[in-house]
Amino acid sequence: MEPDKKQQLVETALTLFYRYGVHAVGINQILEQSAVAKKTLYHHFVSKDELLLATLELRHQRFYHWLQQELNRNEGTDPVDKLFDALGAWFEGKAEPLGPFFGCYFQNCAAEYHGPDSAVLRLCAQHKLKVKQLVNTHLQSYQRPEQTQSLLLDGLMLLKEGAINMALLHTDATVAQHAKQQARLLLQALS
Amino acid sequence: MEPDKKQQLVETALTLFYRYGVHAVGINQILEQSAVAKKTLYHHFVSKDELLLATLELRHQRFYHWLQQELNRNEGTDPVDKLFDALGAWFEGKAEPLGPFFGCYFQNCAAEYHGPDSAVLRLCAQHKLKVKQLVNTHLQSYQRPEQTQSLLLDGLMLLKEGAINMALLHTDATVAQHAKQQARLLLQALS
DNA sequence: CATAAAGTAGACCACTCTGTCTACTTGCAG
DNA sequence: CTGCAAGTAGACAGAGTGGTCTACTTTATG
Repeated sequence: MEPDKKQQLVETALTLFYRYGVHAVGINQILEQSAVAKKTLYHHFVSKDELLLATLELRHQRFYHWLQQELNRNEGTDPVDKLFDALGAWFEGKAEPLGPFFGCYFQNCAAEYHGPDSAVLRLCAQHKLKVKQLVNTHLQSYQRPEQTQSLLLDGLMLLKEGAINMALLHTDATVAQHAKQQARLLLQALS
Repeated sequence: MEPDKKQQLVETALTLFYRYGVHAVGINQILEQSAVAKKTLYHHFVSKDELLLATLELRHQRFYHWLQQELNRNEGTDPVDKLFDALGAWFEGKAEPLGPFFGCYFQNCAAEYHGPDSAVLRLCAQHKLKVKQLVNTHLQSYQRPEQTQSLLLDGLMLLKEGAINMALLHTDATVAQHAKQQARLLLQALS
């Protein structure tokens, strides 16, 4: 049995979807680039939509573990610094497991599939929630009352989302530094 | 001469593109819904891409003037309040000239057309810049030193972008209130 | 050794896509 | 009245779409 044809399909699909958008990429293009037969694809996935869902899952794993690592490095340093420095590296394409930066894959997919009860949208929301929880655990070091921490967390998430989207639109990686500066101000207000 | 077939094309195209995404909507669908002949479309626009650019321009005008009005109302009140209350109304679909909320049209288009030198991306960046400048003029009332105001403006833009995207992903209009709260904290830190 | 699962290539289906083109109609301006 | 610009309907082209299917090969395992 060929090794993980399935995984390779998801891999190429993710790369192409992320770079060009989902509707802009055809099944045949994915098949060509992964050197996989059409029948094999439809053996593993019932439709293009399901393949899309698989790419979202893969991207979530990648992103989550990457961020986890970034936040776990340098025990001592401020988690806020680590968060926005990580984002900065991502914007510059220096976050290896994430590849070149084309905005948030989940936001991009949500832009194409924002129907009323879209499975895509649900997965995207789930991803954002899990990332939020991950960041939250790293804020414990601040030793703030729960309510304050929750307020801080909300602010960080807003700044993070804002930064990602501004980085894409203006192709400007320095917004991560600006966002960090804003986060510092927020910390100051909450101290 | 039929009245503004051209404008009607842009109108329907904007509605459909915004709701379903650009690649997901075909020329024929636009033609049907606007009751316009194909030849007429290609008389006014050389391609679907140019039609897309026209929709971006139209949306920019609409959005800019809507925000301008929102910020000019109630002379006395805090511009920050006005900004995020306006966003909240938009998220709830209560901003009439903008129609139902499906995220930021420019972000959505950027998600589909983020190629290296995309005209779409350029227009989107321009739009965001003009909106930023508009907000900036309304911050004069705070009477802060220039540098402080610039910092405040950056923060507001990040919060705004973040709020828009979170509102789409979580279909939750209350994020506007959360963003407003964060903006208040920012103001506090800068006072 | 046989069976079943997973793979191959690629023809094929019914559609849709953007864009072109012919042939004809309408309304205004010189 | 004429001529032109803008409009109509819709056939057509050529490529591409997602998805199904037949017929064959490989590979691991009971």
